[in-house]
Amino acid sequence: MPRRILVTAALPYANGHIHIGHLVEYIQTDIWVRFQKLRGHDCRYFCADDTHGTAIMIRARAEGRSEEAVIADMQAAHERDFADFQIEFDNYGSTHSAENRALCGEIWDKIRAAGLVKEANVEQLFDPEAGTFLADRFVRGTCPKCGATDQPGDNCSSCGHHYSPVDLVDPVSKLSGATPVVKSSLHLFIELEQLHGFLAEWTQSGEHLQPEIANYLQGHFLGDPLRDWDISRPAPYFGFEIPDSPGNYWYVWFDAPIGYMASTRQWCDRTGANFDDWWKSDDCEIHHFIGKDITYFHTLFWPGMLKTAGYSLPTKVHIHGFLTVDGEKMSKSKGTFVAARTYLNRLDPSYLRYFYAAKLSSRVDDLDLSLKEFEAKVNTDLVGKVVNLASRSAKFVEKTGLSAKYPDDGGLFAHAAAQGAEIAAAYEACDYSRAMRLIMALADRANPFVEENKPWELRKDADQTQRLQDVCTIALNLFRQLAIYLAPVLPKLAAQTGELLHDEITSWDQAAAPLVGTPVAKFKHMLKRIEEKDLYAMIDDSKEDAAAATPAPASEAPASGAMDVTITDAYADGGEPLAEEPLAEECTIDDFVKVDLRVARVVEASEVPEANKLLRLRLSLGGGVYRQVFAGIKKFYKPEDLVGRLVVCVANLKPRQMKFGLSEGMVVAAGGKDAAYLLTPDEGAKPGDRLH
RNA sequence: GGUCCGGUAGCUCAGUUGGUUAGAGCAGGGGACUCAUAAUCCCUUGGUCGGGGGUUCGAGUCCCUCCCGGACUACCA
Repeated sequence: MPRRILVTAALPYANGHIHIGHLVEYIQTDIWVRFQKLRGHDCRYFCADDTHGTAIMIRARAEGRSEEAVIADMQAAHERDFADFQIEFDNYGSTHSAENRALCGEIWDKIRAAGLVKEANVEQLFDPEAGTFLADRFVRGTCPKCGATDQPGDNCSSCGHHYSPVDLVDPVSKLSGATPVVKSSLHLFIELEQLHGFLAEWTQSGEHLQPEIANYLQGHFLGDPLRDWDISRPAPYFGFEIPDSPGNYWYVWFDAPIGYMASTRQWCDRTGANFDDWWKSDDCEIHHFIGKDITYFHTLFWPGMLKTAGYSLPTKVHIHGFLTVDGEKMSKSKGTFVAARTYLNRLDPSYLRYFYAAKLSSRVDDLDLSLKEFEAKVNTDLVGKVVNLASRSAKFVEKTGLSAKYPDDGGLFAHAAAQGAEIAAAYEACDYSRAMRLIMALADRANPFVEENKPWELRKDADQTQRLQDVCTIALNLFRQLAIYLAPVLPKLAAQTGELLHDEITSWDQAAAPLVGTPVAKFKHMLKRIEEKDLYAMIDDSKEDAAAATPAPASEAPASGAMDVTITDAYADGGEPLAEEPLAEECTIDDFVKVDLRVARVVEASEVPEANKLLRLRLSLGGGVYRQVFAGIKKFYKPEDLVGRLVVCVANLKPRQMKFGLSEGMVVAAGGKDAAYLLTPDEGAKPGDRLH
């Protein structure tokens, strides 16, 4: 009996292009949807652009056009990228739509009626020049605890202290460079704690979430009272104004998941389907695919909203990990931050679809795209094993077509048909890597068959024409089974196979019965091998993308010091670091000389075993003057590599008692959270030399 | 520090409720074939299953403990 299944992938934010990290999710979801459709279920895939929030507003201002124009362009780009990766939505909407506004209003009313909303004044930093409240990341200032300068609004990167942005000393707005003022405004909160019992039960039932996620929620949230959820933002804000609270807007995370429903509504209006059959029916399954970063929005707030508003709860929330490339986080400078479009300019989307399928399981683990493995796996599995079956046998039966009756193949076809159930179960469970293994095992049985039956010899013997046709009929049927099983992953290969054998692949069940008597088209290349040079070209392109994208509008993140946006030097270094961390406030030379920077030699270095980030260094300033310094560079440097080298240290920093001992200074390093580069003076500098 | 997930052949991983001499693919070595996108096929070298204890007639599989890697989260700076 066909199931009714509603599937969503997380809504991509309208502030950036799709990249290969996003694609893990959209491909994972697309495979699952295609699988369900192939199985004959009434499965629909809905998505939309997530368009609201401060970031879009700021971007629009910077570009001097309306938010609507910004999000329209980005949505068009997103849809092109998805289409070219063969990711097929039944509807692709936008959170900035009439349908979404209406649904938000309706759900909001229910939440109000349920008595979950409370109001409170919140003190927030306000940028008087830009005329807007500042989210944490748009403020910089001095840490109230340790005095580190140029720290973000929520916590100190130097001492890790958490604070409210209003506690920052000498705060500066990243938007205008102005000094923000503390301003109180009314905010609306949802008292999630009222739903505690329900959420505890729903998350811990074992049916809706992966076990590690259920544990995580239990451990981190459900053990304590749930905090009120601040779901409003005062004007100006790009979003929907809250009807019964003029001047206030729903926070983007309120209207974003409702976007799933709004996209469904659009599809219903277009096709005549009944919305309530999808969102208010026990006969409909609802599956959300998301990344682990947005777990709690989808496993606490969202079920809470649905429950309160009287809609169906998610059947399952499938959570996946992040993408790494060659074992590391994607990096713009290393060229591994690959935009979907950049990939498409060099490589076939089938490669990535297959590779992701081969690596994905139902777990939350991160997925590594090793470029070498990528090339090897695709070439060996898809080209060498699967496509090869067709390309080595099709041309022998171009003239005759397939045999009228399926010949004896020693049970090969029947075995592969019987495997269908297990492969299907693996797809159903999102255990694609298992499905791919099972399918490749079948391919490994099919090629030896061709080898043993030598069609290339049969063809030379006029008496063997029937045998030749039979052998190729078997080989092509075995190939077709693989194409059917792979169809959710490789829709294009399935289509090509349909054309080759004049029988379109539309159903999983086609793998159970051999195809006979059809004509065979002239064989056309189905899939090119990956060439190493294309991979490298893609990486190089990505480096160029990164370099080209950043310097352009400095207005996107205006630094307090004006930047010349025209690059006039030959090196054309990108502007990311500056954008990431804008220039600090002007200081005088008197301020500067207060900081006594000295060349120092690392004479001892050891790890602090109990600390994640710290190395203990003993620095020599020469002449028997030493400093013990704890440096947060454990992740980037090995102690033995540091001993003997010269570094720059802040020699007059007030010593600070740390858990592990007294820290008597700082070692100067460039870079941010994910990297650290120690500074080394040029040849000739001696320990103790002061930097002027 | 807490929670979770891993640690099985050079690499990527399978190993079902504990049951006979621990597997696959890739890579490596040898051979064959030539239909096929230097693809394919056959043979083959690799492992005290992270270490140590324990339960058991029997443990990669269960328990304890330690070590290592990763993710999340926190603390300290």
